[in-house]
Amino acid sequence: MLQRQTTGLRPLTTAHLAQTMTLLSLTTEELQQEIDSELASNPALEMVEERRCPTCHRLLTDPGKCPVCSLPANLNSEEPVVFLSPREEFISRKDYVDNTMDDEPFAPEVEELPAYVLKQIAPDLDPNQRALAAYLLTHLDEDGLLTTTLIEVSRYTHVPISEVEKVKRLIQLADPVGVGSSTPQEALLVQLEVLKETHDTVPAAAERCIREGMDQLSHHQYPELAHKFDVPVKQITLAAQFISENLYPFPARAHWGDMRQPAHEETQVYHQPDILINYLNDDPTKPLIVEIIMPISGTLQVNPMFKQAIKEASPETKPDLKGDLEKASLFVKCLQQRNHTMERLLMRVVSLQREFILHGEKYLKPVTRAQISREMEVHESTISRAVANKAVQLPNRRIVPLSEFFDRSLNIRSVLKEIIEGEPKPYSDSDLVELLSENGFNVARRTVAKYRAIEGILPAHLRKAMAKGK
DNA sequence: CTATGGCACGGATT
DNA sequence: AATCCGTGCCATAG
Repeated sequence: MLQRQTTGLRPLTTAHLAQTMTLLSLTTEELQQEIDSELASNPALEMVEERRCPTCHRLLTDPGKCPVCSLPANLNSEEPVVFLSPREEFISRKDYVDNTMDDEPFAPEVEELPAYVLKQIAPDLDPNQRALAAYLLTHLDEDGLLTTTLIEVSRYTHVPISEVEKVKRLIQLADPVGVGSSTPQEALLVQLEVLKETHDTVPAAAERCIREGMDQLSHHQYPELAHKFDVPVKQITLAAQFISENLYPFPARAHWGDMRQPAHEETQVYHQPDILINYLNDDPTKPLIVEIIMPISGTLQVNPMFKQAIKEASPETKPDLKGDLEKASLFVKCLQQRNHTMERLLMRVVSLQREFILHGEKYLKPVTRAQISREMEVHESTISRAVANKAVQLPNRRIVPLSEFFDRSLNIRSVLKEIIEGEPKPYSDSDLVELLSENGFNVARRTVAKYRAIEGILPAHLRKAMAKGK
């Protein structure tokens, strides 16, 4: 008995820390799930009715005053206003995906992709193959790409690889074409193949570009490709245009503009922002309003009735109920702590990076998480967790990861881009070192090259070729 | 000979 | 403790 009590209490303190840390690193959406499940499983937890600001109708987390309306009317402070903004209409990512699914040409109903594909190819399969196909189709990611390797599939299902390949091939040819490929590259090739049969306008260089020059292709490094294959740049750009207009590296996605980002898989594309930054009333002369989105619309608290109920509970159920109570108050506490940390963090970061938020990447100050942690007197890892996996919507509607606020070189890269964009003649890397130092940035020649690579900017001699080509 | 990319090392950051 | 980033040195291409 005594044993049980101590083991029941001890972990609580460590649990507190652990839980706070996990909550901190969660995105709004994940937090919503966490709260939902906690709310459902723990009777001691309750959500009090929503409160709205009487004037602006904004949902409030605190019973107190509305953080926006209570501002002095003629506020002109440089300091941002940071507050939690509860969102009942917060769209979870799932909903978001479902919505886009409706627009997809290949989903007549709410049918799942695997089922949809299987239906198409089922007639051509014998029962064994069908099982194999089903297995393969359950290992697709949301982009329609295969998440396992053929070898693994073969090992797991005890089917020879050649057979697996056959079935995979059938899947790839089904609609959406290319689904079930292992890489975007493979998907593109299959699509190209199919298109060739019907269209005769497929650029000759397209296949080679995908097969041998995928890397350069995704970086827009056309002159390099032209050089590699020893063909005119024109041909390459034509092929690239064709590819970006007609092919989809991620078969399950509705569309894909141009070949900019997908160089590395899982590029964080459209994120639900976890934090919104805007001008008050969209007026650029007003201070910045920072909303940290909370996925719920009321205030979470321990149910007072539950405390009462415990006193009257029978001795057998009492310990259980008490446990629930502990858990509930712990959860509320952790949540508050998370929110508090986020508020302080955002307050500090936004006022530090005001120029960046207002005027763009050029003005980003290189700040490290460590610095902020010292100022806030919390552990570095706390900041790391708070920053991780969060997305911010800036006043110009761009959604960027919160970690971008801590990018040490973004400002230099931005200036670099600017210089190159307006350059009369292609500057060499060492020229660029000069020009950058005039702007107050001292970096090594080698580093300029690295930045160029990051930004996908071609080396000088190739930029020259590009200019001529146009 | 000049301009770049690759590799690898050390120090900072997470 | 693991990872990222800036840099120097060297090989290679033009």
